[in-house]
Amino acid sequence: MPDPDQTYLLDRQVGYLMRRANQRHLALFAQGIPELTPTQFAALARLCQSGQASQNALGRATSMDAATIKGVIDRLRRKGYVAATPDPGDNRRILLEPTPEGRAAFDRLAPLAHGITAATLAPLSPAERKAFLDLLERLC
Amino acid sequence: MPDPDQTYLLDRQVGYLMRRANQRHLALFAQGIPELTPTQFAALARLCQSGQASQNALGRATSMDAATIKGVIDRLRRKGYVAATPDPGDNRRILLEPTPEGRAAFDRLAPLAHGITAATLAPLSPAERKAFLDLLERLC
DNA sequence: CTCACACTGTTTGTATACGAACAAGATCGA
DNA sequence: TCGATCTTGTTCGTATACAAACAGTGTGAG
Repeated sequence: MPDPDQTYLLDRQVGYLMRRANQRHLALFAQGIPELTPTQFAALARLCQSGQASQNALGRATSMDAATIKGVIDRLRRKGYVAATPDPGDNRRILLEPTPEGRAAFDRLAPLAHGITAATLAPLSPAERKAFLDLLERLC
Repeated sequence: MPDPDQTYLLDRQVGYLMRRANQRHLALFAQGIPELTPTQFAALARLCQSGQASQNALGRATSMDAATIKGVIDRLRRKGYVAATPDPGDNRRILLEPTPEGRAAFDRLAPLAHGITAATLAPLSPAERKAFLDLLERLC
């Protein structure tokens, strides 16, 4: 009889559980906000709340590497939510700013995003939700 | 002064935190087990523990849709860890089985995978780790 | 027995995600 | 001022992930 502590239990591994919990969250998000992905919404939210940022700086502020943030911003620009202008003080940089449509979209969607977070955490009691977020925050 | 409960706080949204915690986990996994991705390892683990499965069934058992599991299995076959034979009882199906190399790799890597789970949860106390996994499990 | 339906694996298109390499621009020490 | 070094944005390659469409196969109700 093998030691149960040594048996590999896929269903109790953090990585596997996080992947599945995230799948559920992504489905809820896509259902609640079909026009933007969670990643795009995160970038838009940060930009609306910080006002202005270079592309790579926004990437760092939202945990996306340079290659990833590029695609995300390309799509937000194509949707007309983000405007880009060259930085007069640094010719390498692109200054990003939300357009009025981008700000309006964020204001309209933020309550929905709150609802999606609530729906994701719905299986937990209010106290458990706070405990879970606190623990999760420490794993970043 | 805006109601702080209505303000959108990106850093307290489950989706954003799960994405970041998962990034940290993926980095730990890639460092500890460079030869396989977490997804590939999950598929191999399930196959080693179930013995045999069709491609789509294995996908369902590991929460991957048909398109995703195909690529994962293609790569595991290319590495020589999984063998595929046509199912004699159903001409649509492909029967998958771990190769001896696949079993050996799983036996060798399972302890490392355990260590990666431990490293991911390292910021938490033992009691917090169990609490976190229990809560996370309920969000799938 | 048939035929509608379900299921299998495949392909295409889109969207993260990251490593690696690159050119152009900025910066700072010697 | 010059040059090593860093930063910025870009591109390429690889790997999940999922929706949608597809052809081939199996199955069960009538």
